[in-house]
Amino acid sequence: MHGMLKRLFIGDLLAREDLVGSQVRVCGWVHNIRDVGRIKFLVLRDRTGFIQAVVKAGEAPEWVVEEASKLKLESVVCVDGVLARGKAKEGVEVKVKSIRILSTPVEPLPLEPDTSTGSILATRLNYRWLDLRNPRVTKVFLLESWVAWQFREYYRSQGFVEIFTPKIVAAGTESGAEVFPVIYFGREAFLAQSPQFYKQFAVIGGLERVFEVGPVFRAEPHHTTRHLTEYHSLDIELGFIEGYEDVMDYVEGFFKEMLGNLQRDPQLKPILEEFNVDILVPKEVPRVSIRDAYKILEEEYGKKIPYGEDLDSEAERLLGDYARKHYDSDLIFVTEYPWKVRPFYTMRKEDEPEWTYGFDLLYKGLEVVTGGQREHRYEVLLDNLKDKGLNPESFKFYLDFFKHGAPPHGGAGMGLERIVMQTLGLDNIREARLLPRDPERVTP
RNA sequence: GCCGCGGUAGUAUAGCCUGGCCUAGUAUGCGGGCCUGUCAAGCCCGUGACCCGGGUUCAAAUCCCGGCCGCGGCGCCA
Repeated sequence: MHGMLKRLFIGDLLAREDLVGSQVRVCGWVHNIRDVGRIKFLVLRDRTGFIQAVVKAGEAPEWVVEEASKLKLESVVCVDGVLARGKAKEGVEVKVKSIRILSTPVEPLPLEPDTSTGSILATRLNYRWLDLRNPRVTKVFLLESWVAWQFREYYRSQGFVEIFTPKIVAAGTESGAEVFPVIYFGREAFLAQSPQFYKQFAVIGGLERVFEVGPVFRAEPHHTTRHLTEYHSLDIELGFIEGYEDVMDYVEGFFKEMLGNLQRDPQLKPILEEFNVDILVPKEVPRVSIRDAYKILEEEYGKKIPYGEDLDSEAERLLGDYARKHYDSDLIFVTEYPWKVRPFYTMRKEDEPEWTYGFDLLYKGLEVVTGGQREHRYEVLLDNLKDKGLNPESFKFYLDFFKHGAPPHGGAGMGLERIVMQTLGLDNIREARLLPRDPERVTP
């Protein structure tokens, strides 16, 4: 091998007209082999694209021809050669002068990356390292990475500070969702079902505006296409708010920024094209109180939700449809959820204590964000706990945060995988997670 | 947690309802062969499967029961 040559991503190579005629090095997986006798066409693939490499008997060295004949699908190789214009799809191809096989499959492929998405999801997940090589699947995770990056960028630009809170916690916390117990040096502890208490802690502690990107764990045995037992939560919390509208403004700000960039950025175009989606950036995200939502559902769709009850998933889908029709928006806030369906730390409406300053954001009819203003007054918090039938003793560590000066604050939690799923129109959230965990699956 | 649907070569499927013609078909992969410009390469040969256990029957991939596994809906949630 020529030690001086530097490996370039295929995508970068294809963008470089000036490299035609010069020596290049391409490394990647053997995506396809078309052996036409004395010419072998190798389609090499890396994260960024495909390129055809040509091994022609008589032109390439004898040993290269021999090595090339040992290649299998998904062998890992580096080839050196001259980048030349050719009849290949990409317009250029590599005339191979030297080849190095770095790895060869030791058994037949259980899944071919090219066609993996035609297999059932369970099989794909069992062999996720092969499935992930399917460019369509790769694109899901390129987008997921990008969304998380956008989240960080946006909130940093708004004066938020990134925090890192414990995932091993003492109390089962907040909303009554089931938690996973862990044995912590002989004591019982739990995997965090949300960073809720600790992001409030950080605001009260004086960081004022914080965000976190981290895993959360739910021991709920859901069998649906939109639940995982482990997922990534994008959390924000901010102090000195006038009302929960401030929180919604920041959530709305992020979605508009993110969707706007997604629509504009030419680098992301291949992802949108692959999944055939158009991005709709709303001028304004509608905000309807849940009591108005009851009316809308009944009057426009004949769907009856008992007054004061939570929305079911059908209701959420219908509201998504409503937002699209009447507001030209894929997003819609539902506000003022009933106190009975919200966790104890939610602030109740001053004038109507059976309703709260809590909201959800629906994205294409699926709940992707939950947020609201939190109760920051110690005594009220105590009353609210009792009202929920909870024992203040078990929340002492949390209540103590509020004893020494806590500003009015609020925040929100967003499901990263759900955002990606809804953006690309995936039909199962497991597709939006590299290695999903559900009630039946803990491997690979 | 409750309720439905399903399990055939490595992968994806046909066959199952209406049991026998199934020595289980097809595509792709895999192994071998031919081919000097392929690009879903092509052609020839080969390889390989009825989830497990029990039952009904002259006869079970096919019907029945149990188990295991998978998928989905609901509740709930991000």
